[in-house]
Amino acid sequence: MTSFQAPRGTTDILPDDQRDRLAVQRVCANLAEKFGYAPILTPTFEDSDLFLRTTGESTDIVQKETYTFDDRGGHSLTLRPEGTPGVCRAYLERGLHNTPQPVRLYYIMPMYRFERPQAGRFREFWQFGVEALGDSDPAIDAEVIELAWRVLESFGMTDVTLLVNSIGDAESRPAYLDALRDYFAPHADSLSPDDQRRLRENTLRVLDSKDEEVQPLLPDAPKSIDYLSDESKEHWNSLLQSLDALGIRYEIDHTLVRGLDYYTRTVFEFVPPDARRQSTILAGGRYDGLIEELGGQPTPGIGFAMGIERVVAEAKKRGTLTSPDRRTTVLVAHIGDAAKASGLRLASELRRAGIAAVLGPPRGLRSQLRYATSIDATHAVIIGDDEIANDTVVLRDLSQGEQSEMSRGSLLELLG
RNA sequence: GUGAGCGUGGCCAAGUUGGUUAAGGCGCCAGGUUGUGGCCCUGGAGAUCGAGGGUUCGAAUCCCUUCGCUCACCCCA
Repeated sequence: MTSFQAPRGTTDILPDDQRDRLAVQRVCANLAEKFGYAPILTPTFEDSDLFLRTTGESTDIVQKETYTFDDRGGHSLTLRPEGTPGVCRAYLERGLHNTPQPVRLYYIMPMYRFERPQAGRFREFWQFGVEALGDSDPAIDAEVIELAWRVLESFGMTDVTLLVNSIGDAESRPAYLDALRDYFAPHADSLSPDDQRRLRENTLRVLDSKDEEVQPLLPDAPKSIDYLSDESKEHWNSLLQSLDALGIRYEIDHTLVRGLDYYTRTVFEFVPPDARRQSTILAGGRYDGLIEELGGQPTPGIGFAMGIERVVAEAKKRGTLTSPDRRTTVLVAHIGDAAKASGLRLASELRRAGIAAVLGPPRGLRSQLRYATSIDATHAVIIGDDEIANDTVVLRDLSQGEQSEMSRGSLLELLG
């Protein structure tokens, strides 16, 4: 056992796993591009205040899950626990708000949360996410949800459930929160300390509670959609119509509120059939006040984030990961010093001709060929004194088990 | 932050009423054709039993602490 281990909640992603992940990422990127989203990458850490102002001081994520530290200059920095704040900060800082609107962006980046590791939950994990900024039309809500759906669909996850809700806008929110507080007030004493705190500080979250004292109260609790402003109501109805038109099935969940402070109007979540609320694989919503909160002009936005690890696990379970066809790979085996030097040059030539080539390890021929098998090489080129003397090489097809001697020129021609 | 289970070579893993050199399999390296793979055969390297401390003549096997892993809660992607 070595004395160093990867930090808790982190892991090394070994080749087989990384190939699966890259396959998933490719699908995400391709679909995002197809929907007109452009790639963006933001810093791994940001000014700590960015997350306080956006994600929200009262959220669990900011309250107890951030990696926050002072750098050597005394500035408080935080490893991003989610992608949206950084993307919105970049949108403002880099002048994307002065480019044609809406701006459609997508990212694939690691996130950091100091949580107790568990199935599908890590301290460092990757998210694929999209943000559509500068458009409040419900059609773009539908577009974002459709993109999410297409991604999951392409991994065969058509049995996931889409939950949607509208939690209203800045105008309608206060009245709704009052209604919620009034509704729960008579029961406040019987609620858990956690829920009592939620009721005071983050009222919406009470709807999210799994506490058995709260559960029976939820069905009759005031519904946010009954308190929507006319504008938000119209937005909500229009979104549902669009989803219907796109043939995307959904369930309206009046208790869906999401864990981040910045959400307004549309919120949605995709959950697997078995675990339901337990293991969300993709979730998002609209955040029309976020850009303004960061000092920009009032700018609507909507997006989602998807857990790469969770999707990889699901896709693996279903066997829906597509592995690219195996490319021609050549192992250049050599016998003797002269042949080794010659092989070194040949491997280089092959690569420049676009063929993957690996020089055999400094061992006997038998061992080099065994190695060729172990790295899934499709061919072996064998060079020894005879070949050098004749200025030829032996090309062995490892799947057929046949080989023949030829000039280097015809080798390149044959493989290229 | 709470609860439960677990931690033996790279991987899987036997071994627990404490007692000589800690099984086996996979993988790895070598040899079996002084230049030939995938199967097979033979041999070899590799762990002091997560770490630290304690009990004991003696511990992988008992006790304490600690780190980590897994699962659940909380929360989230």
